Amino acid sequence: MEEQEIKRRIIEGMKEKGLKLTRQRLEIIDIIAGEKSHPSASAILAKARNRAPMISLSTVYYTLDIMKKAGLIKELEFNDRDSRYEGDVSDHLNLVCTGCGKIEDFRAPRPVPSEKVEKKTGFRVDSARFEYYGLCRECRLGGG
Amino acid sequence: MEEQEIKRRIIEGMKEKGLKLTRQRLEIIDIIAGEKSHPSASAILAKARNRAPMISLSTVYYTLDIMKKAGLIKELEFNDRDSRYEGDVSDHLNLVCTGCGKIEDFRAPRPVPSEKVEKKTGFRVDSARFEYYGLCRECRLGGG
DNA sequence: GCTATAATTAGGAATCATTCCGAATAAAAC
DNA sequence: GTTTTATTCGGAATGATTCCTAATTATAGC
Ligand SMILES: [Mn+2]
Ligand SMILES: [Mn+2]
Ligand SMILES: [Zn+2]
Ligand SMILES: [Zn+2]
Repeated sequence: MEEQEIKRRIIEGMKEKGLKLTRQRLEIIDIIAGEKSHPSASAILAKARNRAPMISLSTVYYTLDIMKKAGLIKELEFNDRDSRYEGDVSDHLNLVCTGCGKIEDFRAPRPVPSEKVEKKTGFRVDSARFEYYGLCRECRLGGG
Repeated sequence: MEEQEIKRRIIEGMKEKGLKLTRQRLEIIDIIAGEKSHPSASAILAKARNRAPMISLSTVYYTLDIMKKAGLIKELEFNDRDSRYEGDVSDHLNLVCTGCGKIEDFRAPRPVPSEKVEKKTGFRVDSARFEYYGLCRECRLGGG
């Protein structure tokens, strides 16, 4: 998924749900769509404050929350760090480096079709999360 | 993975790492191995207090932490609830019900072999997490 | 463009799972 | 049994996230 596509999709989704497109929200959408780094709420706040002079952490959290509930972005939570957010809601593998915290994307299909799961268990799938944990190239070579 | 096998594996692992097997730890291991519910720290505390009269939440967290670091159990974190723990460290899909919080297991392989990921990206995988979110049979029929 | 109104924002307080601390205890080795 | 050192406990501290309320502003309708 590419930057402009993500941005358009989120904005369209907001309009469809009747959510207002404020200065702050457009800023956040821009950052989420442009960043490949899977930024945290406070990273988004910091980036946003470089451009728009003022925006609060509450607003960042509130905005991420409604976008998440609308299915327009994904949140990834971790035990030892704060949550990270991404605009690519398609199924893919996130490679999470336990050394430096970097998150890379890796294209991959679901391990089992949702239909098969539902048929066997009655569980109806509506979203998925796939992660591999380990060390990225830099951390491995650098000596993390 | 079956209860007795999980229990033995954790106890052996503790011994190998030179970790003491205390009354409290054996209790926690018993609960983790016996429960299919993927219990939280406080659920484990509650269960443990039904049997051993005394054990503290600090101890439960401390014990879960060392077992996790030793690779003997897995922790699953969520945004809206506390972490859940499981003794089955083999790769499998966790079906997380967003209605009632129940977590079921579903046997499935990794979507991509670790070697392929490493070859393409330099990222060395050492553990994985796969989840499908949705509604379990009961929540779907009941009206969640 | 102007107005009305309901959603959004800011920022400070509150929450709550988890971690930290220091003294008391107990498992394991000898 | 004694010694050593990890473990336990309960309470305090932490910190990401949520909650609260008054002020602001995007949008719709005129
Ligand atoms: Mn990603
Ligand atoms: Mn499981
Ligand atoms: Zn790294
Ligand atoms: Zn359910």
